[in-house]
Amino acid sequence: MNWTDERVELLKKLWSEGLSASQIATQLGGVSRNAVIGKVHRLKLSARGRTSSAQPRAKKTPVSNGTKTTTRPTRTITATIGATALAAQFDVEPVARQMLRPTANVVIPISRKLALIELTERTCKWPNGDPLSEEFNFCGNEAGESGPYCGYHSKVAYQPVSERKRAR
DNA sequence: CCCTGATTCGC
DNA sequence: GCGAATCAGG
Repeated sequence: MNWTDERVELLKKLWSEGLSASQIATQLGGVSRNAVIGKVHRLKLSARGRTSSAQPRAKKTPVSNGTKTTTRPTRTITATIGATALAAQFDVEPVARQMLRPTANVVIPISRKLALIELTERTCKWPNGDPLSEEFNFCGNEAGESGPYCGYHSKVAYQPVSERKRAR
C-alpha cells in the first residue's frame, strides 16, 4: 500500500477527529499503526488540537435511562464520532429488533470494523453487514469480560425491553 | 496485558 | 519517504 493523496486526506481527517493511530490503520487497511504514526509525523500533524494524551480506555457503557422513550422499532442505528461524522451502521437482528427499545440519547461506540483475523479474545465480535460481502467486518471494540460483545452490543443483542425497565 | 504516541534508523 | 522495532507511558 502506498500513500495516495486520497489515503493521506483520509488520514488527516481521521487524525484530526481524534481517532487513534491503530483505529486509523484499520480504517485505511493495509498499513500498521506504526506506519500511520510515522506518516503523521512526516506530515507534521502531531499536534492534534486537544486530544494529546487522553486515552480512550473502557468508555462507560451508554445505557441511558429509558424514561420517556417512544416505542419506536428501529432497524439500523447510526453511530457518529467526531465533527465530520464517521458513521457506522449496525443492522439489528430481527429478533433483537423487537426487544430493542430505542432510548433518547444512546451513545454508540464507533465500530473499529475489524476483519475476522483481527479479532482477539477481547474484541467485540458483533458482525457488521453482509457476511458474503467484501465489506463484512466486526465491531472490534473492547468486549466485556463475560461475553463476545462490547458493552453496547451485548445489550442491544440480548436485553429485552422488560428487563431493561426493571434494571433501572 | 491491554493500549497510546514518539523516536530511531536500516532500507 | 517508509515503517518495524523499540521506547516510554496510561
